[in-house]
Amino acid sequence: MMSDPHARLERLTSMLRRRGVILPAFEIHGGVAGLFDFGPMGGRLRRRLNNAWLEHWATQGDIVEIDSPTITPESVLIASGHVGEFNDHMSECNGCGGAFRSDHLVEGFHPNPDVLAPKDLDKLISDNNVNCLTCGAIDWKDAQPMNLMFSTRIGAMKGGRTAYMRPETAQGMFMLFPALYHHFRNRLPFGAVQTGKGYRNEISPRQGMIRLREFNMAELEYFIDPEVESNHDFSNWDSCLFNLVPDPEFSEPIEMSPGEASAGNIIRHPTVAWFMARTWDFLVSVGIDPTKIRFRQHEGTEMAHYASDCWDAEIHGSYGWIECVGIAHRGCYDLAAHESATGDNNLRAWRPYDEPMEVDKMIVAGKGSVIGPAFKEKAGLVNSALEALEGMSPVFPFDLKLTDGTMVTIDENMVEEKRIQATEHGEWFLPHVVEPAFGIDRILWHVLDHAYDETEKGGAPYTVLRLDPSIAAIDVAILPLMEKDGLDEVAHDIHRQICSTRNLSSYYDGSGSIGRRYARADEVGVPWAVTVDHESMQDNTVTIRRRDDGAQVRIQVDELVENLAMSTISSVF
RNA sequence: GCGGAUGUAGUGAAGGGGUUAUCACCUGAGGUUUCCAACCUCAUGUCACGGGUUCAAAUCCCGUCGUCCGCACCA
Repeated sequence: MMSDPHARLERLTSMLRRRGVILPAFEIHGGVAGLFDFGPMGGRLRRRLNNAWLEHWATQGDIVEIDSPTITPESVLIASGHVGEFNDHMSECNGCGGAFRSDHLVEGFHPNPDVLAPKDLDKLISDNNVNCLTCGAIDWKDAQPMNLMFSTRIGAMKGGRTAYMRPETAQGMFMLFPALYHHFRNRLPFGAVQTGKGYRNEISPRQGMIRLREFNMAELEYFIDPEVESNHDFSNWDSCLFNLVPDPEFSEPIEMSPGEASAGNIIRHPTVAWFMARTWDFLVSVGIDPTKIRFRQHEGTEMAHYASDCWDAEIHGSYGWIECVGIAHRGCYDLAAHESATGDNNLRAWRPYDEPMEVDKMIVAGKGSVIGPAFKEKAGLVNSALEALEGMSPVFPFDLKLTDGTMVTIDENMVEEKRIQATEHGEWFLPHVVEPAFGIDRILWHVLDHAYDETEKGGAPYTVLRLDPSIAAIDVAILPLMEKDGLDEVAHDIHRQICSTRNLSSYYDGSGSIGRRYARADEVGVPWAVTVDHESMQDNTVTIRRRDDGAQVRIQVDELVENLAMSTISSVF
C-alpha cells in the first residue's frame, strides 16, 4: 500500500493542500484548471527557490538580472516565431468529435505542413482521404487555429494594438540586448537572467503542477561570440557522472562527466555543456536527488526551429521523467529575427580584428549632379544600389535593379569610379545565444516530491518533508514546552527576534503536546525546532532539535539566532 | 477538445427523496500531562455551482465548472 506510487502522490497532494503549500486557485468559484495558489507555507518556499536560482547565476559574475513586461506586443511574438509556432491548426472529425493537429494529419503529403494555411490544410486532407485516427471516418471540419497564447489588447478603447501575455520571458532579454551590451562595456560573453510569469492557454492542463496555464519561469540568455572558442573549466564535475540520453541517431544513453561529453562532442557546444553542469549543481543544491536527473538531447525532428543543439534536464518523480529545464543553443536566431522584423541593426556586437585591416578597393559611386536630375525621387535608391555593386567593374551602359524592383539604366557619365582606402579595425556580428530555461513550478514540485519521506515512528506512519534548509519556507519553529509559567512569553520573544532578523522566518506553536508539534513541523519541512523550557527562564538557553534525526542540543539564544542567520546552525551539533 | 468515471467539513471516507447528514483524523477552547502525533470534556466547519422535477432534493434529471483515467494536445 505505502509503496503504490499513485497513492503516495495522492497523500502528498493532500498534505500540500491541507497544510497550505499548494492549492487549486479560485476554488470557491469552482476553480480553474491549470491555475494554482502557493499558500501560507508555499509562497515563501517558491520565492526562496527563485532567489536560490538568481543567486546561483549571480555568482558567475558576468550575468545580470533584468525584468520586462509580461504583456508583449504582437509584432515581437511574430518576429520571434511564437505567433506562427503557437498558432497550430486543429481539424475535428465529424464522426467521433476527435481533434487532431492538422499538420500532423497531412504529414507525408507535404514536405513542411506546418507552414500551410488552413485552406491548404483542408485541401490536402480531403485530396488524400485522410482517415480519422480514432474512428477511421473521412469527414473533417475546417481546420481551426488553436492559439496557445492569451491574447489581449493594449489600449482600453476600440482600436489599440494586439498583444499577448508572454509565453516565455526570453524575448524581454533580446529586446534589452543593446542595454546589456552597453552595460558590459561592449564585451562578450555576458548573460542576463529574468524570472517571472509565463502564460500558455493549454488545451487540457493535467498532472497538477506539471502543466500550468500560468507558471513561473526562470530564463537565462548567455550571449557569446561564435568565433571565439569557449573555454570552460569542467574539473569541478570530473567525478560527476551525468545521465546523458543523446539523440539516438548518434549515441546510446551513457553516463559521463560533462567535460568528457563536451570533449567527445556528444554535447556539441562547450557552453551548452557548461550550463548543463551548472544546472545540475543548482538542482542538487535545492534538494533534487542527483540520481533522478538526466539530460536528454532533442532529436533533429523535435528540436525547435531555431535551435542547433538542445538538451533537456529531466527529473524523475511521481509523473515519471519530466522536462524541467531546457538548455538550447539558439544560434543567432532571435537577434536576427528581431533585426529583420524591425530594420534595427543594434542587436550586434563588435569584433575587433587582431590586426587592423587595410581596405583598398574601387567602387562605383553615383554623381549626385547627374543622378539627381535623372532619377528624381529614386535617386537615393539608385545610389544605394550602386554601393551594393562594391568590387564589380561594370561595362557601361548597364541595367541596375533597385530594391523596389524597378530597373534603371546607368550610363558612364552618371558615375565615377572611386578608390576607397580605409583601415577597418573590426566587424559587427550577431552574437549567438545559449539559453537555459527553467520551469520553476516543475522544479519546485520535484523538490517537494523528492523531499517527501514517508517513514515510521513507533510503528505508526510518519512523514517528514526533508527540504533543504536554504529553501524551506520556515527556518525554525518556536515551541514552549507548555504555555504557562511565562514559557510562552519567552517563546514569543524569541519568535519575534528571529522574524525580525534578515532572511529568517519562524513560527510559534503552543498547541498540543510537544511531540505533536514536532510532527507538525516535520510534515511541512521546518528544519529546526526550538523548545523553551524552565531552564530557559534561568539561563537564556533553549534546546534546538534537528528535523532529520531528532537530535537535540542546548544552546544560548543569541548563539542560536546568530547561527541561524549565518546558516551555520548545523555546526552546533 | 472527445469518451468514461467522479465531486459530501481542512484531509480521508460512509450514507442517501423526508424535516437535526455520519465517522475518523485534523483544527480550536478548557482540563490533565511536560521533550517526540497520550488522554478527558466541549466546540468550529460540509452535501461544487446553476437550473429543473417534487408537497419535500445533498439524494433523481439537465447544464456549467472542477478532478481522475483513456484518446488527442503539449515550452
